[in-house]
Amino acid sequence: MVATITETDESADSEGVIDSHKHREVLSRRPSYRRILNELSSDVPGVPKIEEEKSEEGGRPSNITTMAVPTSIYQTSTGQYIAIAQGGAIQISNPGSEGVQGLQALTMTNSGAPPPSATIVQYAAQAADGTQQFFVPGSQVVVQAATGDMPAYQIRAPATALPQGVVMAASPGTLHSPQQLAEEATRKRELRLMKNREAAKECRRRKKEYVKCLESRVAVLEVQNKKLIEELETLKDICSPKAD
DNA sequence: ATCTTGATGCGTCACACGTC
DNA sequence: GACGTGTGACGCATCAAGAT
Repeated sequence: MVATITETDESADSEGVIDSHKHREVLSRRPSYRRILNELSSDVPGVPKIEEEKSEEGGRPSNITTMAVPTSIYQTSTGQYIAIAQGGAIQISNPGSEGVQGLQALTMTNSGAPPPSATIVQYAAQAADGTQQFFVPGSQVVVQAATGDMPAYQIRAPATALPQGVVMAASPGTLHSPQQLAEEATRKRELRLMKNREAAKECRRRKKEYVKCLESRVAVLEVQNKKLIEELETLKDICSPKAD
């Protein structure tokens, strides 16, 4: 939920930090899974390479890419993706829905393409009435109803004050006040967290692939080893003088 | 039915490393 | 040196299987 974006992130409990620092003192870097696997693959034929970049997998839900090319993609605090396409169409996808629900497209009839210096979106928040709100260009608020099998979305005028936890950000060129700078810092942090989240997912995927690869290699080597032992035994039988 | 435990996945932080 | 990326470590949540 949105509550995860709180100061608890910044002020981590100090004892835990010290402990983890001790742990990390012995941290020694190892090559990335991609590199290890690729080296492995060049040594051993049959070991698949990890591709440099997978266009869809591990990141955004693939169904987003099947739609009109969005200008911006955002992830909400509940894991949904919001894509804002050219012309102001809002596409909302639920990554956990196993592709059944897919994208839902909302076209904002009263908003054209965002001006170049427009305030960009940000985030989603849980409003007091249990709805989810997405803030999008054009000073609009997209509100998702809280319940029901078919989620409903409405476009509303924003309330006078932003709900708690909502982050709005301006393009860097328009920053003036300390408050705007703080907002920019928050936006950057959110962006970094989002990227890191994706990177972690990708990293885990590669790790699993790497482990699978090692396991299959073990299996192959075991078979090879067995064959060699058998061969050795056969040769021993042939070469050794008959003792009877 | 409830509790325990191990496995798994996720988000985040810290840090090493590569690139510019 | 600043910055972005990849990954180990950690804490937490969830789930399934077994024990009580």
